[in-house]
Amino acid sequence: MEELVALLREKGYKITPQRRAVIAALLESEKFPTAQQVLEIVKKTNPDVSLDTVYRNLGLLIELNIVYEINTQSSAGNVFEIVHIHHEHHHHLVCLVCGKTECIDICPVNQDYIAEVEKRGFEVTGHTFEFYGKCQKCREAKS
Amino acid sequence: MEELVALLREKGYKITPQRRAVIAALLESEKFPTAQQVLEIVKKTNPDVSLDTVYRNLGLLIELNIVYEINTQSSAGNVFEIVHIHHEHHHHLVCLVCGKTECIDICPVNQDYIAEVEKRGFEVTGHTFEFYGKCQKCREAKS
DNA sequence: ATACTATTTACGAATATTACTATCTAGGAG
DNA sequence: CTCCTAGATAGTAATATTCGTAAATAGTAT
Repeated sequence: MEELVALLREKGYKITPQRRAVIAALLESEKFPTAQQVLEIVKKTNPDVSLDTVYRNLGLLIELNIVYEINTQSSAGNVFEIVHIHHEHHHHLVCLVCGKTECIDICPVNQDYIAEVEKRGFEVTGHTFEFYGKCQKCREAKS
Repeated sequence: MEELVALLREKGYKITPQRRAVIAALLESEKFPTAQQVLEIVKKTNPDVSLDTVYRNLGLLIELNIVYEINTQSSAGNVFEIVHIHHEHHHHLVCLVCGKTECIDICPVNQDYIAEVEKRGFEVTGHTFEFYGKCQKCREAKS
């Protein structure tokens, strides 16, 4: 936590209680939370925080590659994962039936890809990669 | 066009004028359109079509891997690309400044990935992959 | 500790996207 | 051609997400 705060401060961003609370919520959440769920956790300690603030802070953290947004293709909304400094960069399997997301410890992006893209004058700052389908549990539960 | 209609019919989906119009709009659009833009094109021939219908049809086409939804991370909304049968499956570079999307003729998903994922009991039906960053034009236009 | 300024916030309003439901229609059966 | 039914549509209402703005505040300089 303090590592992240230091990083933000270093980049010139202000450390507000709301911002700390959003980060804390992401750190303490067991499942990947939606923006709404982040807000609920945040409200336990900071009852007046608005959803807007949650989204704004998530957006900032995403820009800084501190948070990864997982597009769930579900109406319940996207979920967010904080990138722990001691974790490998990775991606996810999203079940379109139950909405659960599992991690997979692989990333397809290597230097060849980056080189290919930058050869075209494009500056890469991030990427998304997700598999969609049906998880084991939902496959077994076929009617 | 008729190929796609035949495919849909084969799978048991009904061919409505609205559905044809959505497909036609995607085929005739030069840029990747947003849902709103698809609706505008559709309305030229079918003025009473609702946005809801556009989204529903796009959703169906996405499920069938006939259309690819590009998450633009922009408030203007996502854009949609119809997968021409004679095109390689590919992905995109999305400029976060101007919102333009360029195609790149590479896809990182190979049999090894699929095998790794299915080993875990997950059935893959699709995937997304996008690079985000800044396009050449926007890099040159730095202030 | 006080004043200053750029960020940040809360709130309300604007879009994007999805869901619900009564009605309608494409495609098949007779 | 007419009837029938599952799937599709239009319209409205519900969420998810973003934006605009005036007021509040973190961090810096005094």
